[in-house]
Parts: sequence; C-alpha cells; structure tokens
Amino acid sequence: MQNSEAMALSAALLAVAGELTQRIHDGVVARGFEGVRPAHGFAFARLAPGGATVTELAAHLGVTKQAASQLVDEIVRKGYAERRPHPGDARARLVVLTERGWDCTRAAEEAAAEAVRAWAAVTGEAEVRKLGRLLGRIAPYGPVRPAW
Amino acid sequence: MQNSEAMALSAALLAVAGELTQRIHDGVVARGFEGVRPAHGFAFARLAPGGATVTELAAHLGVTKQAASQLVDEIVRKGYAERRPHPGDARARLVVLTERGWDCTRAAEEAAAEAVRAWAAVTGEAEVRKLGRLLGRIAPYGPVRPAW
DNA sequence: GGATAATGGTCAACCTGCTTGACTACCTTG
DNA sequence: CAAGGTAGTCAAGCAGGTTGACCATTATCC
Repeated sequence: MQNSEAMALSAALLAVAGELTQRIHDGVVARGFEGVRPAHGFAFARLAPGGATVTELAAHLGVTKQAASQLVDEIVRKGYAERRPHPGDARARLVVLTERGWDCTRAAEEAAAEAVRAWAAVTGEAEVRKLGRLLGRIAPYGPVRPAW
Repeated sequence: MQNSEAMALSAALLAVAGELTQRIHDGVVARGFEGVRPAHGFAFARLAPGGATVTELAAHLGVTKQAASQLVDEIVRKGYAERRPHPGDARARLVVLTERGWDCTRAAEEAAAEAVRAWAAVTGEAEVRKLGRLLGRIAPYGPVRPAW
C-alpha cells in the first residue's frame, strides 16, 4: 500500500473521529447536560460498572492522578458522580456515578447511535456493521467491549 | 442498530484514532523530528500545497487566528516553516513549509503507512482498503483527499 | 510485632495552549 | 477619498494539564 493511500485513510479516520466526538458532545448538550466535556465521557465509561478509584481513573484516561482528581472534583461538583469510602481500603475512595451521571451516560449512548445512523443512511447499515467489525479487530487492547 | 452497538463502534473508532495519532507522532519523533505535536501535522497538511495565510490556517484548524499565529510562530522558530510576503495583499503573509517542513511531512506519511501496515497484518490488506473506502464515504466534507 | 517501603489521595505552584479584547496596517467599496 | 471590512499582532487571562511535596493507610519483610 502506498504512503499516500495510508495518509488518506488516516486523514479520513481522524476526520470521522473528530466529527463523531463533536456530534456526541452536541447530542449530549442538546439533551440538557451542560458543562460536560468529551473527556468526561471517557471517565463515565470507566466509572459506570461499579465505580473506580482516582488512580484507576487516571490510568484509564492516561493522565496523572492529580489531573484525574481535579476531573472528579468537577463532575462531583456538577452532580454527575460522588465519592464514597472504599470498602476494604481506608486510603482509597470509590468514585461512583449518581443517577444524573447515569442519565448523562445514556444520553451519550443515544447521541452516538444517532451519529452512527447518519452513516448508515450514507453507506447502508450492513456496511456500518462491517466497519464496526473491522475497527473492533484493529482497536488496541483487543476487541473493544464497552463497559456500560 | 442498538445503542450499545453504536457505542461499541464509537469506542473502537475513538480508540483506533487515538492510537493512530500516537503512532504517527512516535514515528515522526523516531525519525528525528522533535518538538512537533499532532496539531502541527494538521497545519502542515494545510500549508503543504502552496502555503496559506494565518487566517486560512485558523479556519482549517478550528481555532482563533491568534492561536494559529502562535502555532506559526512555533513552527517557524523550529525551522519547519517561514513567513513570506503575500503576493497581491500587503496585509497578509504567506506561510510556507521549509525543506525541513517537507521532510517532516514525509516522515509523517511513512509513520502513517507503517501504522496502517500493522492493521493489514491483522485483518489483511483487502480489509484495510475496504476500511479506507468506508471511512472516505463517511468522512465530513465528502471523501477526504489529502492535500500533500 | 514493628520498622520500612509502597500506595491512594490531596495541596500548591507552575507551564502551555487557547481565548477574548484592543489595536495597527492595509484593502475595498461607495 | 471617506468609511467600513479584513489580515495580523500584542497583551492579559483562563483552563487543563504537569511536577513536587506531603499525610494517611496498607503491604512487606526480617
């Protein structure tokens, strides 16, 4: 495969990813959840199944635990999560989603589904499924399984 | 298509995009170009075919012209581009790539090709081509044609 | 069991990249 | 040629991240 072909593929992939991020964000805002940024979505995904500690969250987001702690401050202040004592480790605190956090997560799901439906309208649903299978095989850390 | 399926597709897409960005960046650094960030790559792509003004670059990157101007300062200081007087408009300045800027752009191409070849090793080259076609159809602003 | 090291979390200071606002120089339109 | 629009820069401020230091708790190892 030629370099220029790889570059075209890369450019298309990054463009689609950027637009998807934007559309999900817009969709979430349109559903009434303000003051939430794309980074929060990645955090919610890690928090959803039973919560996580700040350190775990930091590892998942690829930032320092200080940055993760600040992010948690923010989503707690905005009512999307809360800090609870950690069962079995008095040093740690378990960060869990509130009901509002779950609502926001579901809104993100709907927004993502909406964006993907727009693709299906262009290429057909079968092709979109094919896309999903291809990306799932290519994705780092093996096939991606959403945690929510 | 179910919401959870759309979410899995989205997660895989964003994961792949993130990893691709990382791999291209690493590849560029490994080829001896330090102090460049992913955002510079998007700038280079706009500058490559004949240069661009700061305002055009700002529009392409989706930032203010002040931010674009700062970015140009940086890549000029690092030797990747230079400001030339604009033919036909004394207010404007044409930002063009230097030879080193072109070298860096080619290095990014090679790094992208390398990353894509890694995918072909997993799914086969035919599948990767299929992926490129699908993404090209889905990408915003119609099929993406790289400018370099 | 108790000293020592490792881990979870926070506070504080700083850095970087971007934004808003104000301004100058030049172009365009009547 | 006057009046308004456009290209670009300067300056100040903000937001989100980093590094470094620190305390409380837990794990390790004679």
